[in-house]
Amino acid sequence: MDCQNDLSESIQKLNPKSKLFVLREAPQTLLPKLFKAWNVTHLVFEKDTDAYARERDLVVTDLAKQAGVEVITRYGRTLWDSDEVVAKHGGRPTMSITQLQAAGNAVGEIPKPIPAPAHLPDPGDMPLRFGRDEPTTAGLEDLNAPHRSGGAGDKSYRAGIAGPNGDFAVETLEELGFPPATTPHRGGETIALGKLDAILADAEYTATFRKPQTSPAAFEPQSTTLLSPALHFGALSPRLFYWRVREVVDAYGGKGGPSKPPESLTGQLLFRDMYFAAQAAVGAPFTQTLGNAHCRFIPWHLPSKITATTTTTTPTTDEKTETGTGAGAGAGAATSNTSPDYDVDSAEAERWFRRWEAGTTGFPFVDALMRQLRREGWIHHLGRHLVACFLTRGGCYVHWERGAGVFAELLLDHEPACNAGNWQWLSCAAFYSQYYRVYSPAAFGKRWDPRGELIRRYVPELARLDAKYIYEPWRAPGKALEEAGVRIGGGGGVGGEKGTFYPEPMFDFAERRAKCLAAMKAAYGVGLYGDDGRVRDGTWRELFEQKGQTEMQGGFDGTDDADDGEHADDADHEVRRGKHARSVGDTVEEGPMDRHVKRLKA
DNA sequence: AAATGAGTTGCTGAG
DNA sequence: TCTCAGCAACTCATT
Repeated sequence: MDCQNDLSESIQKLNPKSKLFVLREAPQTLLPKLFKAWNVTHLVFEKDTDAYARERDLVVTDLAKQAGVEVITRYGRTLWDSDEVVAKHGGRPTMSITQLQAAGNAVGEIPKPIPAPAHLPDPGDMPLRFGRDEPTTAGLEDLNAPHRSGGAGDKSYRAGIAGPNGDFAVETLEELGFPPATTPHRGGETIALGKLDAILADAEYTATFRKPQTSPAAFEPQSTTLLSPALHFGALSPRLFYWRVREVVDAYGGKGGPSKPPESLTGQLLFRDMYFAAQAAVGAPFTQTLGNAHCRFIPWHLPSKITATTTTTTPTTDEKTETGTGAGAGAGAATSNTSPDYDVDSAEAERWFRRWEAGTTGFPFVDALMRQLRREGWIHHLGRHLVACFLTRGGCYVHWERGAGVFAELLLDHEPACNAGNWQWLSCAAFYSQYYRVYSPAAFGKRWDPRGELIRRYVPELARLDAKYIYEPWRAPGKALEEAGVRIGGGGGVGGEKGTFYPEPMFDFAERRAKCLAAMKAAYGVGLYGDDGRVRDGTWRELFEQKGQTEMQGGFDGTDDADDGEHADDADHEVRRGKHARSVGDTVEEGPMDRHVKRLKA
C-alpha cells in the first residue's frame, strides 16, 4: 500500500492528469474485457517465477493473444533472467552460489537499470461499460480471514472495479478489513531510494559489508540494509542496487580492500538470484518436499498432508518466473507449502510449534526474535537462522514447511523462492548439509548481544534481569529473579498478572540437540529425496524403523503423552489448521484432542 | 578419478 | 581478547 501510494504520487508529479490506476478484479477475467473496451494494443508486465504467478501469466498471455494484443514481458525482480540462468545451467537448479555465479556469468553482464521516465502521456479514456466478475474462490477459503478485523471481511471488491469513489484509487487497509499495521518499517520507492543513498554515502559500510559479521541482535539501527522488503515489493530494483553498490566498491580505496561475494552486499543479491533460479528450474515443488528431487526427505514432525491433489508437477522449461506475494485472489493449488493442513503426529511437537510461533518457548533469544518478527515483519537473516534451526534440526524436529508457512505470513520481505530455499538450507534438507553445526539459543545470542538488549526490548518480562541470566533465566537464583520482578513458570502462556511470568524452557536443549543430531544422521543415511515414491506412499517408514529410529513422524519417544494407546485409532486423521493467528500473550494450551494424537498412518 | 580443500553465518574450552 | 583444535562429519569444486 505504501508502495502503491508512493508510486502513484511519483506518477502524478510527472503528469498531474495521471496516477496509478488500480482496478479491482482478477486479471484473468478483467483483462479480456479491458482489451475490448479500451482498444488495447499492448500488454506489458513483469515475469515472475512463482508457481501461481506463472499459471496466471500463462492464462493472461493466452487471452491477450486471442484478443490480438501484443504481450511484452520484462524481468525486474532479479539480476539475471532466471530462465536464462537455468538454461545456462543445463536446465538444472542452481544449488550453490558457485553454480549461480558460473551460470550468471555465462548469461552475460548484469544489465544496467533503465532510468525512470522524465514525462508521461495523459491517460486515455477508461470507460467501464461492463460487469464485474467475482473472484473464482468457490471452494477456497479466505486465507487472510483471521487477520481481517471485526468480521467485516474484504470490502475492496464490493466497492466495484474502480473503487468506492470510482476513481481507481489505491485500496486502503480499512477496505481490506485489516487493522492498522504494527510494523515500524514503511514502504515505497521514495523511502527505499533515500535509504539506498544513505547506505551508499557510507562507503566504508557499503564496500566492506560482510553478512556473517553483521549482528542479528542489532535494532535501531539494524545491522543490515533492510532493503529486502523494497526489493520484494518492487520499490527498489535489484539491478539498480547492484550497480550503485558496484560504483562505490570499485572506487573504494580503504585498507584491506572491499569485501567480496558471497559475503558482500552484492553477494546477498546473488543468493537471491540463486534461489529464484533454483525455483525456476524445479517449479512448483520447490516450495515443498513432496515431488522435489533436490530436497531431502527427512521425517520431521507435523508433516504437510499428502493428498491426491498435492502438486508434484514440474513446469516446462520456457515459462519460469519468480516470486510475488502469492496473496492474490485465486492463489490455489500451486502454492502448497503454506498449505494450512498438516498432520499432528505428535502432540508434543505441536505444542513446541505453537510456542515457537507465539514466542513463548522459554528460550529468551528465540522468543525475542519471534516476537520481533510478529510485530515488525522483519528479523535479521542470522536471527532467522537461529529460529529456523531451532524449529527443525536443532530442537523441535518440526517440518521446515511449518516454519516456512509462518515466515510467509509474517515477513514483509517474503519471497517464496528465498523463503523455501532458506528453510531448506537451515533444516539441511537442501543447499546445506552440515547438520552437526547447530545454533544454540543461548550461546548464539550472547556472542552478538552479551547484555541481552534485544531480549529486553522484545521480551519485556525479562527487561530487568541481570545480563548473567537473561539468556537462561531458569538458571537464575531466586534472588536475581525477585529483584528483576520475574517469575518463571507456566507452560508457555503469560499468566494472570501480565508481564510478570516468563515460561520455563519447553525442553532441555542439549538433550534435544543430541536427539536431533542422531535423527538427522539416520535420515541422511536413508538418503531419500522428495520425489521418491516411498515418500508419497508412506513406505519410507519401513526404512527408518529398520534402523530403530524413533525421532520421526509418528515416532514414539517415550515423552509425556505416551499413555493413550486406546485412542490411537481415532488419531489417525487428526488434522490441525496451520494458520492460527494467536497473539503473543495468548495461552497455548493442550487441546482435549491433542493427547489422543499419535500417528497419522498405519 | 580418487583425493583434497572449501563451504557467507556452530559451540566449547584451552592456551 | 583472540585463535585454534576438537567435536562428527556432509557436498561440492577442483585437481
